[in-house]
Formats: sequence, C-alpha cells, structure tokens
Amino acid sequence: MRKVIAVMSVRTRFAPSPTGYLHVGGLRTALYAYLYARQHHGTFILRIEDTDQSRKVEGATEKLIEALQWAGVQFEEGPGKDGHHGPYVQSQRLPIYREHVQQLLKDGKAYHCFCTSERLEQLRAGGATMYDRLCRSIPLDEALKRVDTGEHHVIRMKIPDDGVLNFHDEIRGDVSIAFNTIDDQVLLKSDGFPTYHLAVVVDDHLMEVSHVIRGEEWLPSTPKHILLYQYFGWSIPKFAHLPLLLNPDKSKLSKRQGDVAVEDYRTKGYLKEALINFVAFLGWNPGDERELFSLEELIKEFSLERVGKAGAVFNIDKLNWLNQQHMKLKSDADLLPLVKPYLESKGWDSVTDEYLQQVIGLMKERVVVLTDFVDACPYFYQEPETYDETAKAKNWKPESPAHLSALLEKLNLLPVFDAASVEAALRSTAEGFNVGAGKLIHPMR
RNA sequence: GCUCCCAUCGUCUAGGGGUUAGGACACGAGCUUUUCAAGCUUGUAACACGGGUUCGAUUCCCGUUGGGAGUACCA
Repeated sequence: MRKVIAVMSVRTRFAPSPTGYLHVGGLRTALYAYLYARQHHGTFILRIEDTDQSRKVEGATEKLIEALQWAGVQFEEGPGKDGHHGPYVQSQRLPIYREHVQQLLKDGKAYHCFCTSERLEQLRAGGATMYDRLCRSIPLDEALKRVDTGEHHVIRMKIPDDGVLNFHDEIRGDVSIAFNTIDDQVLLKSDGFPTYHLAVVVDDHLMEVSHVIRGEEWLPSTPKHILLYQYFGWSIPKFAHLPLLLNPDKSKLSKRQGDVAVEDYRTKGYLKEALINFVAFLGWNPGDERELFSLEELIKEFSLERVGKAGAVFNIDKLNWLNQQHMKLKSDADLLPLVKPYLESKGWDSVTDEYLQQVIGLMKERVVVLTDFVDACPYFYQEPETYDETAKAKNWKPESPAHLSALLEKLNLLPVFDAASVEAALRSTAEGFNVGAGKLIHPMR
C-alpha cells in the first residue's frame, strides 16, 4: 500500500461579462490568471458571465474570444472548447443555480423575498443603506405557497447578524469585514437568473477553480462569497485581488480618457507582444531591472507575491516605447504580414512584398506603431504626382529645407530623411530614394 | 454617509531601521550619425503629513490627509 499525496492542481479562470469588447484591464486580469496557471502546469478557463439579460450584447463573446486569441492568452476550457466542467456560459447553467438555491433554502441559509422594487426604493429614500430583512421571517411553507400563486420574488442569502469574517488575500494579506455591514444579498433574481455572487461561487466550485484572480472591485464582496462556500460546505479557493488600472488623473481607467479596448490598440498598430509586456508590468515586476519580456518569459517568472497593491496609471508613453522595442526584436519579414493589412486598407496595395519589406527595414527604427509604416511615409506608396497634388492642394511652397521640414511636421509626417531628399521625392524627379548606402526604387516610377 | 483597500521621482516601479533611495518611460544637455530616428553618455526629479517606537525611521505602529473601490433583482 502506498500513500498518494493529493496535489490540488492549479485551475484559474477569466470570467468576463460580454458587454462589447475586451477591456485592457480585463486583458491584464486574464493574463495574470493565464500566467499563473501555465506556470503551475494548471488549467486556464474562460467562463462567460452573462447573467444580466438587459446588458446582453450581440457578438460580444466572439469579440472577447478573438481579442484573447489575438493577444495569445489561450484558454484550455471555455466556450467552444471541450472540458469536463461545461457549459462555460452561465446563461446555459440556469438549472444548476436553481438546484443550489434549493439546497440553501432547505438548509435555512436563504429565503424568499417578495418585496417589490418600489418598496426597496422607499426604504433607501428613507435613509436605509441595507435591506430591512422583512421577508426573512416568512416561514418557508408560507413562502412556497405564495410562490405557487405566481408571486414575484427573489432569493436572498442570510447574513449573520454579528461577527466578523476574516480571510486571507494572496496580494492584500489579511482582510476582515464585519457581517453587520453586509446586506442580505440577492442570489436569484425574479427572472430566474442568478446574480454574480451566486453564479461565481457555484461555478468556481464546480469548475474546481483553485485560485480566484480578479479585480480589486470584488474585494468588498468576497466575504459574501466565502460565506456561501461555507453554507455549501465547500472548500474555499485562494483569492488574489488585483489593483486597478487608472487614468492619468488617477480615476478608474475609463473610455472617456483614451482607448480601453484591446482591439483599439490592435487597430492602432500595437504589437500584441508590446501590449502584453506593458500590461503585465502594470502592477508586477520581476524584482530586477529587466523590462523586455516575452509571453514565455512571463510564464516562467510571474508570481502573485510580486504583484503590487496600488493602482497603476495606464501611461501610453511606456507602451509606445515598448512597442518600438518589440518591433526591433522582429525581423522585417516578420513585420511584413503585420503591416500589409494597413497598406491595403489605404488602397495602396500595388507595391510588392519585397518593396514593402525594404520600406519596413528603413522605417523600423523610426516608427512607433505598425500604422506608421504606412501613415508616416505615404511618399513611399503614392504616385509622386499624386503626392505633388497633395502638396499643391495644401499650398505648399517650401522656401527652404527647414521650411519644408516644418510643413511635413504639420502633416504629421515623420521627417524620415533630410529635408532635401524629401523635397526631391516630392518633386518626383529622382528615380528613387537614396537611403543610407542603398537605394530604394519607387514602385510608381 | 457607511464599509473595505491603497500611498517612493510627472508615470511604471526597486528597495528597506543606518543607502549617494536604484532602474525604466517622458523631459533637458551632449556624443555619434550627411539628415531624421536608433544607440551611447549625462542632467532635472520621489519616500504625502503628524505623532509615536528606536541611538537612528522613508522603512514598524497609530492617526490625518489624499486617492480608489464597494454599498443594485450590474457584473
């Protein structure tokens, strides 16, 4: 006979609600969960939390998955993937939640609440900060009878009247919250859908999630979740609450102050390697002075212990620098297929791959994002005459190389070469651009 | 309001009872480069405040201030 030591395998998940796009903060949360799972040879799960029907957005799940895939954050279990814990979409798990609510009801850990939203509003208007627990005293058999008559109701969980709940967070350390500051949380809504609080706990347990890695906004509701685990008699997973991502003014990262969708950065021409590297360093660092990391290196070196507690401002300057660095790490040939779509979207698709690759080689150390390979140097792709027209239309009359340079800047063009050679190019007199030692023959000539 | 969380250069951060408080981005200067970049060198710049504890606190404790989150039949 031999003893088998059961080692709990690491299982993490990213559980977004499909509201339209993948937020960069969501990407970081997903990334950390993914890194942790991969590092421990565990499993990373994607679960869609679509329990709010009113916020359902068509095609959002697909966009979410696409963004994750683009970034290289691969999940082993989730929608469209086989796993033994599915379905991975909460709206398809309704019977499971109802079943668990029944158990809670039977055990006296939850109760039917028939209060109308009007009454709840009145309560709040009267200064109440929490539900007054009116329906808690209704006997179960009486409640069941009222349910049978079709009376609208929700199911609430019973929170102890006093006492304190202590728990340990992997990032924040010990946290404690008094029960008397916690409301009797609604678990099942009147439309039969569970609230987040019920669904996460049930799913995380059923999907055997070992580490709940999520944003800091969930820290205050963690006691409710832990209480629920206790009510069900389940073992409690480890929790790790990540600091928030902030706007430059330190408020929570929002749409108003810049792009927050991963796809925005993708279309703007950022490399996934740079975005991943950047987002990983918002709240984490390896403890030494290295800053350029690949996904594989992050998997190797990431640790929850080194995740900071304070919120981090999402500063585009560093992202730009990181993008340049990762761009330089790639060969011209690797960059080619990434740049091509941008060129095609401009309709300037008559250049050959060889030509484009040469342009990439020339521009690589002068540009910030992929779109710059096109937008910053249109004279490489346009008919010289066309470009001349543009200049004329804008009333360009360069008086000197310096003046021309200034004009170029006004047009947001990077002064790639010296003013004289750009001028020459504009006048389309040269048969090609002189660049360093080599010469690039303009495709339109 | 109440509850919880947080606090090192402008930003991302390292560090930690005694340090010239380190790095990166951004910004300035210089070198290099035919030019623009890149690269290299270099400069400016931080421990929020007040009390403790201590021989000594930026570091530990308490408070204040500031910031953030939560407080929904949203997640």
